[in-house]
Amino acid sequence: MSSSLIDSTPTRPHSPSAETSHTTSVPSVRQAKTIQRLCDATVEELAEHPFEDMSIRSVARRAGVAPATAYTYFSSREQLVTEVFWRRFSMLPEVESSNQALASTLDGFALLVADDPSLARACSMAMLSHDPAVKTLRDQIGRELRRRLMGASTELDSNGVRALELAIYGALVQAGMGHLSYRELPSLLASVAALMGQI
Amino acid sequence: MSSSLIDSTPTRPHSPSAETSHTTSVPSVRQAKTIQRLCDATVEELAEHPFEDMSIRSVARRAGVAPATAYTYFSSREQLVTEVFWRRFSMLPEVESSNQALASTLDGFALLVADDPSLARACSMAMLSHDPAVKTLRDQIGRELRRRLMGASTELDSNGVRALELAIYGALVQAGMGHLSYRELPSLLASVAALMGQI
DNA sequence: CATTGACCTGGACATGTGTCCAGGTTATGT
DNA sequence: ACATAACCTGGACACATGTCCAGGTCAATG
Repeated sequence: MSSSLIDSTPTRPHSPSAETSHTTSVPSVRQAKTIQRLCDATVEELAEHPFEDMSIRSVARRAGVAPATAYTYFSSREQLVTEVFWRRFSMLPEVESSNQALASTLDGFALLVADDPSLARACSMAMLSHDPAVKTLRDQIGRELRRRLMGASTELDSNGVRALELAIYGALVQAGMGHLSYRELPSLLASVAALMGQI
Repeated sequence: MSSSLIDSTPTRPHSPSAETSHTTSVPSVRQAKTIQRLCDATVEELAEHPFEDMSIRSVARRAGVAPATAYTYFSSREQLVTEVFWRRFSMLPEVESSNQALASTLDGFALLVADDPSLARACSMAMLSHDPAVKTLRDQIGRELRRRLMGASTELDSNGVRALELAIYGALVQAGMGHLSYRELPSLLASVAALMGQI
C-alpha cells in the first residue's frame, strides 16, 4: 500500500447508488473518469477564482458535468479540494531513507499545492471543514504524513514527529494566510528541523 | 498601546454611514454595544452549533438584533469570529519579561479560545478567509503576536520567532482538526520551545 | 443487434444568503 | 420639551445552494 497511485483508494462516492443498489462501493471506470474530470476542473477553477467563489456548480460546469451528478460524488466544495490534495499526496513518490529523506518529505508535502496559491489557501480552509467526508480524508492524510516522516528518519522520536507536524501545518496555514510565501517554505522548514537538531 | 482593552481598536464598521455622512469612523457608544452583543452571541452560538451552521442571521437573532443591522457591521460570519478572537487576544494581559514569559505568551495565545472547541475550530477556519476585513484583522493579530514573542524573550532571533509562530499556528490548526486536544497544547508547545533550546 | 442496468441530464423545488429601503425609535443639542 | 440626525427595524427582493425525480444516454452482456 503506502504510496502507489493505483491502489491508494481515493474517496468513495458518498451515495451514488452504492448503498441502495447491489453494486459495489468502488467507482466504476465511467465514474472514475467523471470524478477525475471534477478534480481537474477544481484545480482550473481555483487558478482563476478564490475558494469562496468556487462552488460545486461552477466546477461541474467547467468539467462539463451536470450539477446533480457532481453532487452525487461530492457533498461540498471542501470535499472536492481535500480530495485533490489527497490525490496529489498519494501520487507523490516516497523517498527512501537517507540523510536528506526528512527534508525531502517535508518539502514534498509543503509544496504539493504550492504551484498556485489559490489552491493552497483553499486546501488550508477545506481541510478544516466539519464535513464528515473531509474528516475521513484529513485523518487519512495525517496518518500517511506521519508514516512517511517516521520512515524518513530513524532517529525521530514521538515528540520530534509531533513538532515537525506542527511546523508543517503551521507553515501551510501561514502561507495560506499570506504571511509566508511558498518559496520560503523549504528553507524555513529545514531551519526548523535544524533548530531541533533532527537533520 | 499594546494590550489595553480600551484603546485596542476593534474592527470598524465596514459601511455604517461613516463614509457617506460626515461622522467619524469610530463606532458610537450605541454602536459599540450592538457590536459587543453580536460578539457575545457569536460565542454562545458556537457553543451550541458548529461553525458551518452559524450565520449572521442566527447570531443576530440570538443577540436580539435585526439581520440588516448585523450585516451593517459584519460582512461575513468569518469576520465575526475573527473579531471575537482579536478581542480576546487584545484583552489578554501582556506578561513582563522573565524566564517563563515565552511559555506564558505561547500558552496564552494557544488557549485563548480553548474553552470550547467549536469556537476554536471556527477561528482556525475563519482566519483563513479571503474577506478583506478578515485579512486586516489577521495581519493585526500576527503583528501583535510577533511583538509579544519578541518582548517575552531577549534571546529570540528572527528564525526563532518564525519557528515558534509555525508551531503555534500548527498547533491551533491541528487542534481545530481534532488531531490534538487543547489540553496538550501547553506542554507540546513547551517541548517544541525546549527542542529549539529557546526556553 | 437488442436488452438491461448503471450512469447521467435537465429542470423544478424549498431553503438560505446578502442587499436594499421606507419608516420607526433612540440619543443629542438647542 | 422639541427638533434633528444617527441608529435600528421589518420586510421585500434577487440570487445561490442542496435535493429530488422522470427520463435520456451509455456500455456491457447475451
